[in-house]
Amino acid sequence: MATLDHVAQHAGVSKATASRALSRPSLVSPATVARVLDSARVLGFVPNRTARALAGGRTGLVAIVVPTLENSFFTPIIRGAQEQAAASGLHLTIAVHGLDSPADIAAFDTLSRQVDGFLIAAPRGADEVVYPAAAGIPSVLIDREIAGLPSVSADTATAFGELARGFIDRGHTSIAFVGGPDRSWQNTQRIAAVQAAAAGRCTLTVLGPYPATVASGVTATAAIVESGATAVISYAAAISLGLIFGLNARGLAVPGDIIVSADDSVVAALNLRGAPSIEVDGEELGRQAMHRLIERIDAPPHSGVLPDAAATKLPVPVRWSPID
Amino acid sequence: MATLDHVAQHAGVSKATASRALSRPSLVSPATVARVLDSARVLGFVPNRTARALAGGRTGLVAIVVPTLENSFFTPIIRGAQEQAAASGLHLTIAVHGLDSPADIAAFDTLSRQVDGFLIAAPRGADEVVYPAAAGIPSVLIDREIAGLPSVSADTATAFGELARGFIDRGHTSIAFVGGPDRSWQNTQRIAAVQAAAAGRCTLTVLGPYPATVASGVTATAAIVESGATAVISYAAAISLGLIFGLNARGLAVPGDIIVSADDSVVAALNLRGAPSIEVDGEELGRQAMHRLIERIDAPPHSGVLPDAAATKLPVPVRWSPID
DNA sequence: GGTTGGAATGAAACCGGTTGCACAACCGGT
DNA sequence: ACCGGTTGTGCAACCGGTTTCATTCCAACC
Repeated sequence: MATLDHVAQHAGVSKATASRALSRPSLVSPATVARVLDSARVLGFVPNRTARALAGGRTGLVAIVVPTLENSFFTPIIRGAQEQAAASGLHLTIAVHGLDSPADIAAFDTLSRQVDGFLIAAPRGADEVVYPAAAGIPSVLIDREIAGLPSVSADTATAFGELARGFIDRGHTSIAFVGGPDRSWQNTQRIAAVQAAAAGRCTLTVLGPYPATVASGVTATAAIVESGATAVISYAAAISLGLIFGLNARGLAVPGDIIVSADDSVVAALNLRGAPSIEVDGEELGRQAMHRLIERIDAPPHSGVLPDAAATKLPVPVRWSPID
Repeated sequence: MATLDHVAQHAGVSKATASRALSRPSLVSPATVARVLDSARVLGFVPNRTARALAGGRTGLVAIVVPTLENSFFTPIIRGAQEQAAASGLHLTIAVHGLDSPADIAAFDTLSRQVDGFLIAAPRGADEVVYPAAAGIPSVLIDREIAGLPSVSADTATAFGELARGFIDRGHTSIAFVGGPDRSWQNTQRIAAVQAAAAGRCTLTVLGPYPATVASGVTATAAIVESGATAVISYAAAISLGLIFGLNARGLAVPGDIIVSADDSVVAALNLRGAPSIEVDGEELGRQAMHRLIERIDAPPHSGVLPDAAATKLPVPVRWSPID
């Protein structure tokens, strides 16, 4: 296995020069750079990341914390983040936990010694827990906002408000909202948005909390029917799926007898003409978050540039016309 | 940040002794070990993994290659593998690709310099591609067998054969199999098993290939109905979901008018009494595979112990009675 | 009582890069 | 011809551990 020493020797320069030629070519004369690069190629040199990490203080590893892999909401985010990380030569490792228990925090702390930064999708962790964790190492929050920390979120709340208003405008007088985990930040935002839209104009039944599974959608069906709602807003793709199945099983046509909003993917998959859909671009979320994280990591410490605790919001389009 | 030097100084021993006390206590007197451990605790010492990796030749990182995160088949596997890796103090990174294109192989090779081993779930890659890759670094195949390489697979083929026989025994004379990706190893096995069970006893319609999505289940519905099959075997949970929805949409009750086999999770979620289900324990798959991998990694090189290219098969139970 | 062998420990090399500092060569300006 | 200032390069220290080898000490053995 070729090392930097071999390359340097082959190129007839010192190890230091070889190193610079490879990692900061501007410091070395063009001719020398060419020679070193050539030797590296000939010898099949691949820099040892571990050594580089030890010397350079960077591990080349970033982590993303997600509460679960089972929820299809997170997988595109991971894909986008990984793609963006790879573009910068970084590896992405995935830690699966909610950052909301002492054990989770311990895992986070341990991992934080071994990565350059974190992407944190922790909808359930309390602010007081997430903040200190994220503040101690370059981090970007995903789909969650905490004052003083950078974040990238999908503006689902606005989309949900729009859905509610749309339903009302179309004559519905009783709508139901199937809510997610109790302490989820996004869930709180969404409920607020839907409530604001409904206030004084229509009956709103808020159901939940339900985990984001097909099974809970099926379970929720009973409560929906009982509520008398004619339009349903659900917070997760899997739940919509379960709802639709459950309603069908009771002989109710969707969206004929009762309208269920769903993710774009579900509407497209089931070919649900007439159901409104929302579309969260998870990949873009992941990419942008990773981009922000890399900026933070690369920023010289105390550079006094921008603290960049901005909360980016990605628009979430709502589609009312059927998909063709 | 406390380093080994600090600990050694605090404990009044040399760095070498401190290192040994922490990583191989049997080489040091019990009294000294206690003193070092105490100092480490007092100083809040956390060993630097990077340095340890550089000196020890191990990165403490293992990777799992999966073709996609969207298919719910892989997520429990990842969870199990990660759990098992964590138990050995290893980190798991996830590489998402099929190991079936030049770019994928390049990614694999690059990553292989930075991890201690691979878990490979590459159903589609050709033997001639996967073999050399896996042979060059400690690896364990998941849900795929190649002669000469260790593997852990779910014995889905047997379960599928059993399903086919069960349907036939129950009087079905025309069954359909909804197949997965064309070149998938498991798919080939499953088709063979189903065909063997059906041979001469019943009409078998093999459909596909279909990607493992709800949408393709819906799409497949037309072909199912056309085939006249009264029982359907589908290879993925998402497809079953789509099938059931699609059949319902056409006014066919499941499992009343037509029986669809599905994963345990789907049957449970939709409360499908009377439909047979199979249950793949993905977590166990991941755990066992990781266990095997760690054994390989820890085995001294050329130890001449067991080459251990065994192909482990995990049983996949088939359930015919409804779930209560 | 002198020799032998094992246990406990320390000094220093080593893993493979990065980087601060010193130095030489070369630049245009006066 | 002399000088301050780049530019290009090499030496050696350094990152934080692990491991080889030598050394010391002491109990056991002939």
